[in-house]
Amino acid sequence: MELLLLGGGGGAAAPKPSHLAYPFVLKAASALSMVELGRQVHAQICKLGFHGDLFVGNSLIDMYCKCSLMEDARKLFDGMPDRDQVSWNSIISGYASCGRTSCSLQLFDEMPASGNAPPKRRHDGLPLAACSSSCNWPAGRWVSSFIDVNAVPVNVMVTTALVDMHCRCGALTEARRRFDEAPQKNLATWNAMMTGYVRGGRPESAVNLFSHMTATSLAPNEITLVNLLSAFASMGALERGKEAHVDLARSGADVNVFLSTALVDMYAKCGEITLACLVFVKAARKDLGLWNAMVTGLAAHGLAAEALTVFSQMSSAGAAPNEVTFVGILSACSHAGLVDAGRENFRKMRKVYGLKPDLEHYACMVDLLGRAGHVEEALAMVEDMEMEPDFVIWGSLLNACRIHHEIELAEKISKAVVFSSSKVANLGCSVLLSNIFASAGMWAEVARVRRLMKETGERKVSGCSWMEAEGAMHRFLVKDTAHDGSSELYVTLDTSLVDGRGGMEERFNGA
DNA sequence: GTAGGGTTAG
Repeated sequence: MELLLLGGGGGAAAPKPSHLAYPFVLKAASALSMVELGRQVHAQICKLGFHGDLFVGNSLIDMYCKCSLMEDARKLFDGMPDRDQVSWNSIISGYASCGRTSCSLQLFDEMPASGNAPPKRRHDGLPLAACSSSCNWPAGRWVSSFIDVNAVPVNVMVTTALVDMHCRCGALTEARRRFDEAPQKNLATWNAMMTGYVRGGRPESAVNLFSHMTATSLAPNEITLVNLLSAFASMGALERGKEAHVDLARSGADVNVFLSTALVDMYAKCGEITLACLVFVKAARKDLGLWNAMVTGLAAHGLAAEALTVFSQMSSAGAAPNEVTFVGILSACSHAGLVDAGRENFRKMRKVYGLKPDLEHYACMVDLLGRAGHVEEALAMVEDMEMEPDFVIWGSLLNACRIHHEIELAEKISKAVVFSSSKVANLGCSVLLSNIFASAGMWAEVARVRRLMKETGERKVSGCSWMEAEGAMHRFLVKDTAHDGSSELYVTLDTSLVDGRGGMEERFNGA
């Protein structure tokens, strides 16, 4: 029917469409994911003899790529009489966006330096996007050094893609070097670097980078502010978060659903669940992410009944839950000891919503059942799991054994699982495990865990906190304060803060 | 007339 508009199926009076119309039509078809329409348009293009037109050909490639039909896209690309930069970029980014990094890179490498395509000048970081999305560090490094070795001139987009790729692959220092050395930066570049710091667990660097950004003439956008709020959330920086909220409200800017979510999350993580609820209620639009932020926020505050209420409101509003929602719901039930509600929601998760429970869901259930004394049921659930249980799950089970004095079962589990040679490498929560053994009086097991920890060099990850001083955020690692010198330690801490030297402080001047 | 970088929830 749609083709009638293009005169494809009309009577004799229907005008023949111009080739200029096709790029628009194909763009619309791919935006609406109307694959069949796209194919019909393709057939019509061939019939009318427009398939040799470079713009039409490029649009067809793009359409097939966006519909994830890479085989069709490639066939077309290979059969093209002429290709230009757009043809190459379209197919390379097509492979990139569906995660086929090696195809993307191979084509990038085959891209002719001369001939019927323009020279390798403006390939615009498309393969970098591929490396980013797949966190493919070796490939990313290869493209990165290709750019250096061949002295490829980088525009802002390539710079941003480079920064983003390095961040996603965990190479924050290299990302920052690229960022600092960039000839041109725009808002997206700053946002990419900030996102990298937030996701890489360096919120203080993100905040400091933001300060630098505001010192330039560049104005932040929603993405910048979402990152900023997310940084405050992970630092528990309530006052800074509130200030950002006030600034946002004063600016009169539109608070989109991403910002609402970031605000709800920030308030919840900073302990202000009431303010989180307020933002949630006032949000103009609620999407899955926002519902989830509210449910998980309530769950983390131990407000199980409220979390379940929001969950039912969510269903009434016609929003379908996902796995994240159920992590919130089940952990809420687990914290509150709501055994029946937990069982029922775990059942609904699979039967009603067709969602596959993951390790985290099982962990909630095992903890809930185990604590409530249903140790056998918890064990049966673990044995029924499709995936390998991790140590959080075994730990919950052992903890349940400890509470309910199922020492024999605990010994059985620890012999069969914890100390079986294949699992030793996976020891992830040895401290928890040794505490459980200790409180059950299983001293031989305690000694074994301690020995294993020594052998593998495993140590608990240090906690840390943040302080604002001299206009920058500083991170402090938690150290043992139980010994005699702890008061001195804190004096050292204060002076090191003032003169900016040594000690326990990790300083990130200028992010 | 076609391609192309940066945001939320566990």
